Amino acid sequence: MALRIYNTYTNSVEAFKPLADSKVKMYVCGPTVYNYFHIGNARPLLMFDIFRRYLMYRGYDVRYVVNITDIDDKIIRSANEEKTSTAEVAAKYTQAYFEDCEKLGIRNPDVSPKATDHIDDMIELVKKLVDQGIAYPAEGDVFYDVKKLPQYGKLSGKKIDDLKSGARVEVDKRKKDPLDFVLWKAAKPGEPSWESPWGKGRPGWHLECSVMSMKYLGNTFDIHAGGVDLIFPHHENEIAQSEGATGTRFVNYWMHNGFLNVDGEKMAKSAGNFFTAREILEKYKPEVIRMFFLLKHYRSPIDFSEERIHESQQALSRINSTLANIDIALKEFQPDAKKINGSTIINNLREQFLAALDDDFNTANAMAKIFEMVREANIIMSAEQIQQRDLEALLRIKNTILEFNEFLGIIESEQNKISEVEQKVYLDILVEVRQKLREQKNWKLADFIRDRLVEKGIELEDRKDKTVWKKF
RNA sequence: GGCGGCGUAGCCAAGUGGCUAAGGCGGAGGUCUGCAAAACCUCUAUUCAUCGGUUCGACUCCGAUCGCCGCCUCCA
Repeated sequence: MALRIYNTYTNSVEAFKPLADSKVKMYVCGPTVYNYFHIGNARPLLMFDIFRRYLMYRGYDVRYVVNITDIDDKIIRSANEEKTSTAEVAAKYTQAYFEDCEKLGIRNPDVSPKATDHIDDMIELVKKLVDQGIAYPAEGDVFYDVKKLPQYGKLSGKKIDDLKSGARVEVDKRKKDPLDFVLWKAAKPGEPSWESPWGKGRPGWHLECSVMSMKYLGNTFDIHAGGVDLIFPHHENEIAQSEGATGTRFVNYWMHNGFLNVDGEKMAKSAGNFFTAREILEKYKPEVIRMFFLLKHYRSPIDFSEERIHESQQALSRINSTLANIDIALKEFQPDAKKINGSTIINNLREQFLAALDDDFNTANAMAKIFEMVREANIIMSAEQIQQRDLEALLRIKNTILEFNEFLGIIESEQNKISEVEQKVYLDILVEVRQKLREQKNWKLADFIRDRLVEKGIELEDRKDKTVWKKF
């Protein structure tokens, strides 16, 4: 069984073969820090982080880079609106980006390079392109000469002539071809700028990703990912810049996630139909949001609504309550962990789960296998008598789910659920007292304890032979 | 106009040239219970937008039609 992924470059699912046997070099287009990122922006950050962690789980040594674009038109506009400097805007939202990622359970990349820290490298690349005659300066700007690269348009499947006829933008007269794009922009009054061989200016949008990805991952690396909207022109132009300069293949596998829509329309800051990740996190746990994304294949569009989020929450609590019930069942009987092999059915589900992820990271399919394990566990627990081998199966199911959770991140850790060991002790005493009250048929007081605990997030369940509590 | 994708039960959503078309939410029954809540179990698509074609056989392949979405401009 080997990992296969859909490669936008070839428009097909391909066997994944990294350049170096067990090493994977991966780059994801990160945020432009001019605002809080919205829940749609969170999708690639979240899903590709999980993908990276899956690769690590599978034994790959992954070097993972996510850039931070901290200079561009939108940041300048934001700075003007907030009457502050671009540096301050960038600093504020860079911090917010890291905070929001942490809350969402997204692990830090190995490198988070900032565009403004790499201006010299960018100028070097532009120089190289100019020297090779692939780029040409014009009045302080520098343009990329698209005609010089025969493979231009390969990634997006576009032909230069088609693009021209569909162009909706007024063409800059200085361009040799309407598709030529700007590598270096001449400074305008009041805008931040850097010295360059072409005068003061700042980098064009696509430049930083070419420069920083190659700097940290090499001229050719394995995976480059981002939203589908980046295919053209951003990624197309990155290829042009990089391959133009190095003469070698830039990226082997291009992965693109689908959009998050609202009422069938793309969620976008410009459309105003967005919710920031922060807002959503105030209402829902990060695990719920992760679940929401995992229940769909990363390349499909998702329609966002509170109803969908709520469904994900319900689905997740099915897993959680089964895990909690397994814990309760195991608390009384300790199976010998060394002897656990699991039944064939559990082992099959385990294999199917991994096979699903190996099939172009089909998390929707994989999650179904988790639910099948959950049902297996529930069937075992609903039996009148639980045998030793059943307990072993339960432990096996629990361990398998927790093992996968290493990269899924949908199950809260025990530490989060129960912060203080002592609390457990007091809770047990309360439950014991309530049991005595129930034996005396003092329902009023017994219910009072139950209600008060619910207010504190503790749920009691009166079972046949005992009362159990759960934190929710 | 060019390019790409999608249309599967009430809703969300996987999947496959022939085997029971996963799973989740919701709903309906049932179990448990002092009551409750929760939880669990069972059931919930003779059918995969429509119409043709290829095939022994298609929801899956091909063609057409209808509908939806994205990119072609900043955009995850």
